[in-house]
Amino acid sequence: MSTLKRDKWSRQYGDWFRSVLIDAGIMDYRYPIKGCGVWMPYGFKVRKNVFEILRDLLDSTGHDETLFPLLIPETSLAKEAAHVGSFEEECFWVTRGGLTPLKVKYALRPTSETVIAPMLKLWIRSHADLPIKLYQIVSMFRYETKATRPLIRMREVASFKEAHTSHATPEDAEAQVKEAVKIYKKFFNEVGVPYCISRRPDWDKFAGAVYTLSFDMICPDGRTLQIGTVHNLGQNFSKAFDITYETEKGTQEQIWQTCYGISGRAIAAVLSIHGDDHGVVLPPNVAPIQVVVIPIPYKKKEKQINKTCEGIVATLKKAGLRVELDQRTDMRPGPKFYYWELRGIPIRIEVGPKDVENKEATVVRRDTLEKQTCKLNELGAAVQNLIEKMTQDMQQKAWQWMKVRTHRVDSLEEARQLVKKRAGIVEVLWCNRTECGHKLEEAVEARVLGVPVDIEEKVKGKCVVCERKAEHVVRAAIAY
RNA sequence: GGGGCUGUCGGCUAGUUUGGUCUAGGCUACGAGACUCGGACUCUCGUGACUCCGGUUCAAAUCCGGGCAGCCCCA
Repeated sequence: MSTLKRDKWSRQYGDWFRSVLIDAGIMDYRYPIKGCGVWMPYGFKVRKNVFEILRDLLDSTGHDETLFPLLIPETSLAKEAAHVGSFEEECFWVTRGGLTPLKVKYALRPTSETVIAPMLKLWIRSHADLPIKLYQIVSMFRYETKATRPLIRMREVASFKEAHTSHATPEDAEAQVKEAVKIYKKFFNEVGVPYCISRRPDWDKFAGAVYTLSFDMICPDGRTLQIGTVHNLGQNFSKAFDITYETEKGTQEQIWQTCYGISGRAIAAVLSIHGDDHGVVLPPNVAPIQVVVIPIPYKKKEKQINKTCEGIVATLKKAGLRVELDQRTDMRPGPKFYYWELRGIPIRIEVGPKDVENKEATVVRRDTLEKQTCKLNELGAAVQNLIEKMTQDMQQKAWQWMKVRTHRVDSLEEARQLVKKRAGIVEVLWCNRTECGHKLEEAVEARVLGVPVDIEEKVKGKCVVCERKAEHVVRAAIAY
């Protein structure tokens, strides 16, 4: 039996990720423009399944899916000062129509607050129109100057789910932030991705937000990856765009807004966190194929073997599973095993002459590569059980991974050593002053992720930088 | 933002230092066939590449400049 190895996976994560993406047919990053990649058929199916989970969660919580334009006139983008300040340098600009220079140039959306705002101004009249909870799944564009990398830092972020909500009161907006966090937690739980949630420091919040909450996970190489963000926008955009509504008392007030987004990075997270040296391991709920049946042909017994395989496929399909029968004759069983393992198919069923004789099948789970035999008449139930067990085990294993790489320490030196070893996230006590935040980043040679919002604890002690009374725990790590 | 490295069949690479029998070799993949089939079988035949533009030279995969693309390190 093969042993489960995570050697390359952890030690050469970058190489592992790049090659797995293309070898497993997920994304081809060789498109001749920097930072652009192609979702290949198999990858697209994974993407579809992942986003379908998110879509269901949003649809069932009163969000409506929409589609807004890709182009933003510079005049819109420029309305919110902090926003334009942050984004104008990293926009792609459309400056010509044909050969005619445009009087007002257009940005390809780097995010859609300023696309949606002018429409909200038209749509919102009274308190009865609120709340409005919209979302869309689109591409967004950023002229990244740093090193781009597939799925993780793209110039065309070819999968971006962004939600935008409008509310009558700050309390409602605040409640919406909580709902968004709850939705995202559910989402990441469903795909087995562990996370921590932090309130980003002010110097690193979304341009135009009052504050930003962020989901981060730890990659196989110990760096963190931001996989989701939730922003409370307050009235920053409604003031800039003058989006008002009539209150019950008849006065005009500006609306309160939130926005929150999850991108293709979430898929990078799913692929990365469960993987091993054989390739990716997909949680059963997002796997395009959940069970692959592989006949082990043997001379003169092909007929029986194939018949058994077909029976198994029929049974499992009836049970609602996504099943594939791999009857290719130009490939031997061994290579087929590697082929499907690379692609992360959760369960493989082998049927050989011995199995047929014993009215059994050999069942192998992808996450541990453990083999077991199972009576044919019990196969349906066994596979269902195994899928449930795998889902749980994968989630648990991933969370365990995250947990042992989150370190609470008392000194800058310890933190620095851990970060240097790429040991994951460090947590230290902090006085909450920006000055100390920057000093922390410098001393530890890491980025401040922010203050935990997913754990409650009373902080007792001193800031690791200035030794004043600490107000918060703060997280830091090397981030992608 | 700064620095370094790299670009040869679909993938991995030999060849580049010292320009010339390179008509660019191998492995893998792919296509046709045979034989097999419980973890990458074996054999036969075939397809397939010097990143682009310019320069130096009798002669460029090889040297020089630039573009594009990729990777790594530092901020």
